[in-house]
Amino acid sequence: MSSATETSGDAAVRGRLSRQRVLDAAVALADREGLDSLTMRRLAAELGVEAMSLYHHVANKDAILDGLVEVVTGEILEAVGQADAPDPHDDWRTAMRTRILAARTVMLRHPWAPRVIETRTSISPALMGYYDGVLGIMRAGGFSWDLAHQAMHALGSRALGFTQELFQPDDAGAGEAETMTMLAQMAELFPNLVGMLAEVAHDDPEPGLGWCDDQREFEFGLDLLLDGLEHRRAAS
Amino acid sequence: MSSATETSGDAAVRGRLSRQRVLDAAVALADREGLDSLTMRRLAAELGVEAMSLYHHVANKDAILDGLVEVVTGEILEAVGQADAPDPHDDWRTAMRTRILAARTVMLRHPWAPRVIETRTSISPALMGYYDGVLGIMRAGGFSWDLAHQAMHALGSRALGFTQELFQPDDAGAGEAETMTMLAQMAELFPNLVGMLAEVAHDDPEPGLGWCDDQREFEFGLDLLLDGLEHRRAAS
DNA sequence: ACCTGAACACCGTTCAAGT
DNA sequence: ACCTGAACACCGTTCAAGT
Repeated sequence: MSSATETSGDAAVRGRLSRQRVLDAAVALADREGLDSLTMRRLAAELGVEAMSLYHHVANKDAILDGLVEVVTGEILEAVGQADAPDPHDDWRTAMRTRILAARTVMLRHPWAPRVIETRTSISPALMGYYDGVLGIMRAGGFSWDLAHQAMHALGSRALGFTQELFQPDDAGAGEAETMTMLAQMAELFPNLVGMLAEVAHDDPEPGLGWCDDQREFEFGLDLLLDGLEHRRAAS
Repeated sequence: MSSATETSGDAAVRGRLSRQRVLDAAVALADREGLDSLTMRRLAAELGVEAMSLYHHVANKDAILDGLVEVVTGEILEAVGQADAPDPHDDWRTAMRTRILAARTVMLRHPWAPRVIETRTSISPALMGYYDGVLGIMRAGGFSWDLAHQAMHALGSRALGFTQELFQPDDAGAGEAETMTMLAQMAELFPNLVGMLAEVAHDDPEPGLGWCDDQREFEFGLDLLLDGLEHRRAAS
């Protein structure tokens, strides 16, 4: 709805283009209008410039996506630094939990981040730094290299504070009554699903997080894994 | 490399188009040349037909992607049916493990499947059937609706037999010596990662599965979750 | 009814030209 | 050096026309 010329005015005043300005504008655009709106032409318009000008500061669109991950990782490292976690030598589990939930706050600010991260084929140095810290916590907690390695795989993207939910509710348009008759129709085909849905209704207090797991469910899965890892560590 | 006209010959002989033929060709094309090669024009050429002809049998490209999930889910249900699992009333954990590892064999045949599944916004009836079976196992095992619900979220895509690995090795081009000097350079920046990589070298016996977690790591994460769920079930 | 050719509105990107 | 306009090779999709 908002035309590109609205922002291009003051943006053009800010002077010459730079890689950083391109990336900042890309983050802002993705935050505001979603990842699909992030095209070279659209991003250029946002900066009050022609699409081809961008290529003087980034190699191509893929380099911009790499840059987005770089920005997000920077925010994660900052959030992790500010969170006060116990010394992992004393309590690796709480240290890890605190770190991951701090990273998650950044993910909630940038709903497009999981999708971008998952399409990257190589890991950025900044992200390597983050994962190095994750590993460091486990080592301080007494994990063998092998168990820590397995743990890294088991955590996967959860270590960054997100899990990609397979299917969002999608029933935003359906009314209460329609949902009920639909459930009745499905009851014989999918008795267990219908039974579960009837019992544990998703209240969805914050529809803005629809793409993402809810906090309670994220923490349940995280604690499940951390408990299991602590159990295996203690047994090793 | 292989031109479209190669296969269009015998394909055209097979007679009229149908939704099923379109989907079968789409699966074959994605298997053979990857998901990025699956375009309307390319798929049409594969069938010896013009791109616009496809629209008489499917609504649009999104409907084709929905159809791909449908085909894959059919194969999963077939694989699950053939696997001999114990009665979940006797041993829900083994029943679940058997089911999920059976689903995984289908995923390994169709490396593009995770990516397609994750981009779908609504769940297909066939997939609902699969997840209904997952829930059924937990109910038979004595799970409350709430715990089963949490377990579904915790398992996520792992219930379908895959976890999307964040970063594939990507060092296929680098030689042994180059890797070693690179590791030396990174050692002070990422001491833990380098330590781990030195200890647990990925042998990568089957590079074809590079996109995916290895079997050992998948099973480690799966067992971690199943153990944790059984623990919580017994405690509840 | 099914299939087609031309066209539209988008992409990312290259290239030669401007200052 | 930085930015631009035109163009290229792709997309998915619409539409009017063929049989």
